[in-house]
Amino acid sequence: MEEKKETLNFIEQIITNDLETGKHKQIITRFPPEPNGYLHIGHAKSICLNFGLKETFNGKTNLRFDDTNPSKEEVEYVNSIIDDVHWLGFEYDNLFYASDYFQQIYEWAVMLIREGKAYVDEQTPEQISEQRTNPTVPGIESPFRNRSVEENLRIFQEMKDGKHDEGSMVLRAKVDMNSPNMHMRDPIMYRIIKKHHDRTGDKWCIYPMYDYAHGQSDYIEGITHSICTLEFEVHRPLYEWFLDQIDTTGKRPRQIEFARLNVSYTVMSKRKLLELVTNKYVSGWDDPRMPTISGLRRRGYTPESIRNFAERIGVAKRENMIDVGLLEFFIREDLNKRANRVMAVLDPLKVVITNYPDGQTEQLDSGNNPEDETAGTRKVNFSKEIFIEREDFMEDAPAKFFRLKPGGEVRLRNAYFVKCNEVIKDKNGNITELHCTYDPDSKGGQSPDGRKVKGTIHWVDSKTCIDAEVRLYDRLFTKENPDDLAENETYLDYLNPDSLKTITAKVEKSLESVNPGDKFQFERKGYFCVDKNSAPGKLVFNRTVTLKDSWSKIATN
RNA sequence: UGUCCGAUGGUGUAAUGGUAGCACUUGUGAUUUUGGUUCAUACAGCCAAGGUUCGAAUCCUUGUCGGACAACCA
Repeated sequence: MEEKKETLNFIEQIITNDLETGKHKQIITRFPPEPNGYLHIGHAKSICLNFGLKETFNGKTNLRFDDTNPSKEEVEYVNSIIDDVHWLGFEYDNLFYASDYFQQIYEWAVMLIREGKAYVDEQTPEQISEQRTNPTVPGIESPFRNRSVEENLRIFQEMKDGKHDEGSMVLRAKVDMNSPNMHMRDPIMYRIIKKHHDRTGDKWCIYPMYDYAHGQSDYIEGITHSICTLEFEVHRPLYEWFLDQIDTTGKRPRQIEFARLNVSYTVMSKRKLLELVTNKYVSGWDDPRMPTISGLRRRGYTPESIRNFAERIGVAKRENMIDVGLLEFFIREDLNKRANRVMAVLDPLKVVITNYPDGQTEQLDSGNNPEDETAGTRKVNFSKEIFIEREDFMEDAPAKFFRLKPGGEVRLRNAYFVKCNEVIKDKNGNITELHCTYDPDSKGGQSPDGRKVKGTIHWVDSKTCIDAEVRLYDRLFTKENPDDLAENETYLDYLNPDSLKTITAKVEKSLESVNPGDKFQFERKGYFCVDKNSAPGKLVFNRTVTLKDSWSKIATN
């Protein structure tokens, strides 16, 4: 099960060492989302890391919701997060909530008060902030810092009993107001929040802060390696300080930080993603343009492609910006192997095959996937009138244009050679249809006389094809890094107005009974996925990604 | 001008004192009933300066550049 990789990332090296020296017999990691939004591709990196460690080292991984702030968190998010983790293909060993530990965490807080290491501060947030000053000068001690243990105990009890208002007081740890690390300047441990909590109901009206609750939760669960992103690096001394207060076993978690994922042409902060959703810039958290896991899923991404992506980008401590093209590479790689090919014309141009018998329809054999023989074949209807892609015909074509042109011959995929004889236009000069002749001997796409035809184009039979709504997605932002802004700018200034184009395409009849989530390659156009709102008679396809297109490079030169 | 962290081709990521490799991207060519796939091939990198060493991407020093930190968010 343990596949040997040639190289280990720095976290794997730490773990390998911990196992070899006997510091740990088995590792336990955790993925600790706050249920205040949907998971995105950056979380997928973290999930793949934490659960990947479990698989590599035969350890365990808990899913733990960091539900310490009922004013921001919702059950909908809990459910979506569980779904996303499963969809990615991971199984957690335990499902926990930080709220499971509220009683224990509270008792430890009381213990700290008794030891003179915590106190109730009745100042305003502004006063507390001012006294912390800034990192270059020492802080100022709160006037409440040295009140008696008895008084602290009494008032903290009153806070717990709901006798004080939100914002009127907090419990602070007595650490070091002179520390150059701002997080050590008597951090807040508890604040009053009089909100219903989804799991503990109205039992509590004081809630622990992240810095206090997180490490203690890790400790309770026996987490060996607590992996988080770089911005928590400055918190580590405080994480250790809180652990110092309760650690009697000597076995404590070690916090390790890595660089979060950034992907070009998108944003990754939950705050911004929430804003996109609530202000309706997108249709929801699972809008296929969103970098959320549910958005990528609806877009047509597979769990394997995302896991391969996460594996390839690696884990390190330096800031990074991954080209969205790398993500696209992995979904193309995956879908190339598994998506069946079908024909769909996105921008139809009518073609009449003048020498084909009126009223005749024949069924031609078409391979489903040249990369996978077991995918088999299907029958595709062909008749006198078909549609081809408008861009596959050019009246004044350059020499390198291999597709259809006046007097030129082209192969219809899986069908016949056709030659264009006549271009029909309306009074405005727009091409409305083409008249072609076909070579009956070229059935299947090869001529017995051995003559070569360079171009092959896709088509659909006009009589039996069906209309389908097709949503062409593009990147959500026009700027590589929408967070890199000049003054007076907002990331919303760089929303791509063309990130979604909805068209009606003509698709082959075999697609009439597809199901949501089914994935296809529309030959020569890209990979498409059946949307969750698709229904028989009203098909909806989402474009996952285009095929690589070396012609467009030639054409634009 | 506080503390902490980081710096390897265009983008990511390896090397753990001993030949700077891999993937993506890009260029060229071959194959091809998808201008797809596949195959071959090429371009391109150690932030800078000192020091230690037979030997430095790696260790040390200094500098430069980038990032994080001053919510009763996580």
